[in-house]
Amino acid sequence: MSDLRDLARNASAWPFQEARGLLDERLKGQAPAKGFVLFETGYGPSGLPHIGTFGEVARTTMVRRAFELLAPGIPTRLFAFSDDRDGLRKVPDNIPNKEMVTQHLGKPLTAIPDPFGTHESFGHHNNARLRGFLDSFGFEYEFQSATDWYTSGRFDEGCLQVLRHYDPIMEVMLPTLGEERQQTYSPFLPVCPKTGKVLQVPVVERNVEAGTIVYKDEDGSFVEAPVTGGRVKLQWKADWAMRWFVLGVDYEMSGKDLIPSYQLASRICRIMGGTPPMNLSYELFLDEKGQKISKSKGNGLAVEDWLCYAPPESLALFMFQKPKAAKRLYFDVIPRTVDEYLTFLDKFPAEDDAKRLNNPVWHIHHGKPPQPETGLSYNILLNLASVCHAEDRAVLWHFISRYVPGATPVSAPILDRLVDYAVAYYKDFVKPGKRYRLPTADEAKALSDLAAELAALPAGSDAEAIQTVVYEVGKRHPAFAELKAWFQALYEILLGQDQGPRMGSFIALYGIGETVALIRRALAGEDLAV
RNA sequence: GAGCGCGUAGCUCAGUCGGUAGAGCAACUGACUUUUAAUCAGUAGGUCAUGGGUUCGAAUCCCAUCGCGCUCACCA
Repeated sequence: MSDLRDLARNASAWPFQEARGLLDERLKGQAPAKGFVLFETGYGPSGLPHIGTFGEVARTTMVRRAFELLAPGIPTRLFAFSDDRDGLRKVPDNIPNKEMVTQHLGKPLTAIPDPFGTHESFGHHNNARLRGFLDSFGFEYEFQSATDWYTSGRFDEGCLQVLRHYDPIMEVMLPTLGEERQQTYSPFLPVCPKTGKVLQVPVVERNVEAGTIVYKDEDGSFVEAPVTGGRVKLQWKADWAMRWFVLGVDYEMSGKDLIPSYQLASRICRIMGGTPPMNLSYELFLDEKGQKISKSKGNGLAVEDWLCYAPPESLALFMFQKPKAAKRLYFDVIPRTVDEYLTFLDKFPAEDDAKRLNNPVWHIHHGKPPQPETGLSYNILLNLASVCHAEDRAVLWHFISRYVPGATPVSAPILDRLVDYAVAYYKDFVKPGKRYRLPTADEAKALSDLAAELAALPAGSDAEAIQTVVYEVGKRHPAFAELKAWFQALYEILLGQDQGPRMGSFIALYGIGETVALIRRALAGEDLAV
């Protein structure tokens, strides 16, 4: 086992590089005084969970697992921290009861009634969504609420520390702000006792002994408030720094848009006497055209889109690959990523331990990937679903068992799941593109002939025998100068596409009786698309 | 302006601590006395953006240049 640990010291996969940096540079090889290593991921207030949320937790977990292999004696924890004390700045478009929420603008999310009517507050609602999302992937984490930390007094010491170091913190912050904002900036945002809103107002006096500040209220009056007990929250960069200080966060990732914020928060954290966490800034995702993905634009892919057509492991692989390179995230990458996942899975058993630690599936499955199965790729499955009318998983399985003898849903559970994804893909992308046409008079004659011949075949005829029948029927109808036109007609009329599978194989698996029925429907002028 | 990333085959990209350039798709050739391709065999295509440096050896490490893109300068 210690061998594996040695290998982990040399593994080049990025989670190991990160974990080594954390252990050697930040921790100097020792468990921190608090007794465990703390990983953190943060969530903004507007935030319904999205694909970046998944990426951040998945990647942080990969570093955490790598760390655990490197330093098995040091416990680790992962906090998922929700900024639910933040004031709501604007009403999201995607919620009900917007008028009601509008009346509460500026209040902490946890002080706004839940527009969905299901939870104690809007903040609680979003928190529940976040947790449900993370739980659906089986992530191991501990949820934390900013409101909770502030109002319970657990942030008191942090807020007092900011008060004690007010001037140097202001010196760091002010040069980064525009002239106008400099006039009103303070790291403290009081929560107004009258309106309940989070105020961005100037602080005119500070009393370190008493632990209070005096601020100029929106109505012009001066109000003295303690910085403790949740009466103030901190402006976000100071908030971030204070949280690192109080919790002792050791590792936190963030998008590259937060690089300047991270640097600023780090300086504040040091002023307070803390050590900022080790940070990895990952690249943002781009859409097909290389534009930044944003929820408001609606470009790019949502997690739900991905998970409709591919398993979460493939999404985890996407997150594992090159976190520091801007990656295009659009539909076409899904099948490719699934197949890369399958390839890595296939290679894993034959690899030695050193190679295994660099294999993405080690990181996706925490060192214990499932057994590889049939070697059948997802792209093949998708093609198969497209050509064989696969609205039913059973139809697809018929084809698969011919292609991979012995494969069953029980012996190949991964493939079995992929079958469902392929069927979903077929229904959503292939089927709508199908254009069935009615047969011409000549084609109708030939089809009628074919139906009769097929019906006359002995039950259990094999694909070759059926193929011969199809071929001969086509040959004896002079309407088809080339046989190619006959097959083309079959595809267009029966399958609604200009290409298709070898008809003999298709009919054998789809069923002779079913095919005859399909032909009869076409002859009757029914719409096969229904 | 500051920061970050990218530049490898026609297209999309791999390339795991430096050791003779790879995959998928596309293209081309041939095979299966049956269209088709989830078939098989084979072919072609790259001065690894450019110029230097380190090295016995560089797509890989360092520096510079060019090109493309993103992020941040108000808020979180």
